[in-house]
Amino acid sequence: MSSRLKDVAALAGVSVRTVSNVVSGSGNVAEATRQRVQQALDELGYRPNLAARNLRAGRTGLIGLVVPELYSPYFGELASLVVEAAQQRSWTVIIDQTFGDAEAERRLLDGTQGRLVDGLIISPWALGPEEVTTHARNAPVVLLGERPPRGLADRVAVDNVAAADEATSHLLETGRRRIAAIGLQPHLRNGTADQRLTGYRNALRRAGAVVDDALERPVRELHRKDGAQAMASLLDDPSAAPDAVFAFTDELALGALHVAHERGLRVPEDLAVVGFDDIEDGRYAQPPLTTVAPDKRQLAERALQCLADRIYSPDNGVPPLDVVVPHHLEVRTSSARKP
Amino acid sequence: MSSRLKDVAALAGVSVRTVSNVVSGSGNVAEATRQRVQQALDELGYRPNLAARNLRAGRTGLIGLVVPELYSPYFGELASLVVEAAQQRSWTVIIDQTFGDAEAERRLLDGTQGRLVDGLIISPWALGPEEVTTHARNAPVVLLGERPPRGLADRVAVDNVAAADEATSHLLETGRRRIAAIGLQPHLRNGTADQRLTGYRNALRRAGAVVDDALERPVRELHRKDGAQAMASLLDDPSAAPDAVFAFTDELALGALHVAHERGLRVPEDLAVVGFDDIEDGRYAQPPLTTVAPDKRQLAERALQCLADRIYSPDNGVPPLDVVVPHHLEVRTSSARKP
DNA sequence: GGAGGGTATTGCAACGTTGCATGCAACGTT
DNA sequence: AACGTTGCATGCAACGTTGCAATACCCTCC
Repeated sequence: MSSRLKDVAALAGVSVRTVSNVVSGSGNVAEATRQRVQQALDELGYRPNLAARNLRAGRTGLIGLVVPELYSPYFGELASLVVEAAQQRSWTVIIDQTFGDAEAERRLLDGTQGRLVDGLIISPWALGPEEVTTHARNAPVVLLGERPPRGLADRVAVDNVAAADEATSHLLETGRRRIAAIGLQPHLRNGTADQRLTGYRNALRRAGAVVDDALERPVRELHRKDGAQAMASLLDDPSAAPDAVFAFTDELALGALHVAHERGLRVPEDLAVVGFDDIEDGRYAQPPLTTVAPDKRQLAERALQCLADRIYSPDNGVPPLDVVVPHHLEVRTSSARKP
Repeated sequence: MSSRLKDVAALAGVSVRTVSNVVSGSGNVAEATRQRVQQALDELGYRPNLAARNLRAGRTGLIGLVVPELYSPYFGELASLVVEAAQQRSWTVIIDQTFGDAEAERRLLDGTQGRLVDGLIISPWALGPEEVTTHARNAPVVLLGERPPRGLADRVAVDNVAAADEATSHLLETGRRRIAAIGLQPHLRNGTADQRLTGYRNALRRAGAVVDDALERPVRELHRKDGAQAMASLLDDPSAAPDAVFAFTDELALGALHVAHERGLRVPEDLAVVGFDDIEDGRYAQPPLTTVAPDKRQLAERALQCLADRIYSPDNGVPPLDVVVPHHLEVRTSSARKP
């Protein structure tokens, strides 16, 4: 069924080595020979066996991308960009989903299943960064969107504190004072929510606005349903009475938007909403959603850059990098100035 | 840096073969030896080299999933399910994006880059099914959502004609007569849009309703922006004047919904909208979107089942299967009965 | 006590590829 | 004419793993 270098060599009447040279384009091969071999290659439909090549080379050309879930728009978009950027480096991406399960994250980092990938990009949820770096045994690891204790692993992310601060400040500037935060995740070791909460509080304090426990709402996951639940609980709580919501992800924001509509609240007149991630749905929401837009393309690109550096010069002693990727506030109708 | 069986064997004072037996759990190993070897394995943090294992076995345990794009919600959800189902079969998934490029689809099917995967699940856009099956040289292929000429390759999909018929009939039942179709793709070889168009026309004809060229709108791609454009052109065309829209994907429907809102049309009062795919966003749209819901989990599961059969019994002469996966119409507010 | 059967362990070879060293022939230079 | 150089082609070995077959050993049974 499948032909080896050996078969091609036999057909072309040359040695295996020569065929290999033709395939790889390396070494010296006479034009006449090259053509003869090429013809044999075409005739047999030769395709290199990558397992063999990888074994020989000690590299697989595969990198792993570990995300909590692929079906959510943010990670879908991100994965798409990583795959695209990896292609340009002739890498192939293996995508794993952990569904936020600590054991799954540990297993993938451990490489318990075996050494298959040359490097790993992971967006951890359940594991704290210390644990992530302890478990990364086999291959270089880049953390995506997580802040590890300095000096443990490369990391690529936006400045969550600053971004959350901007989003909240923007709401303050539009005249809102009781700004709720949706998206706290006290049960996760992942620190992203904490950072966004910090930025949110910073902005409120600086402006002398209300910092109120009743306005800060936890969620289990980051989907629309969680945002919807949080929004409902917020509206049901008389002590909350928000005039704006900063949701820590766009999906949460869209869930919140949904409930606001259901309850007959007008957005942005009665309630302003800002999200985070700039997923495509937000652009087409009713009304279009204001959001913090990380430069996702750069996020993917820089993560791969870090990985490439570690893979191609493993022991050059460069200390772990902390790459901050730019973001901007994408202002749309959902946070229009109060009339 | 990384330890081989050889290293473990040396440390434990046994042969390489015995270590291999311990790792794989096969063969006879005395309990005492097993423990000694296990200790050495742990101490050295042994991880099997999968390239070597794959070379030996002639299989890689990898399957390819080829989709046009990963960032669109439908394919994101689908990819998520495929990855999940593959894990249960101890397969790892490699995801490739073609962005609808014929050359990219051809290259991946050809395996020009080398034989890496044991099988391929492809959702073709640019290539017609004949070409798909001609180019599948290396590994078994399953077509996802495409109808190949009978007898060329396994295929897993919903019954697009029947589903489109149901969606259209539903709109007719709610009292609409001028039902537009958004999503024709005359420039693609992929036949999905054609099938949905057929179902749409069938339903109209059977009900004696209007079949009008002006109501059938092509799109370039299947994103919100394309749906928005098509909707705008529909509303700008006085000869169209639709009272309902059947969009061939939910994303198109969401784009159309967006434009309807912009133009001050009330949905569902002035215009009913039905989509196709049942992506999560549709559930949270304003108003929630009626849609044809394919059983995506089964789509993924059955595709893997086909692949498994071909991989594990390659030459058993079973003719290509045509697996039809169930769907249902998920009725939500966007197509509520006309008041 | 020797034959027979089972258990535990091992060595050899091969999967398909490429790095390295080497061989051979033809060429140009002194 | 002898020499070094270059271009082309080849053979050997190794990457780390596992299938197969062989070996060594111990125990049991007649």
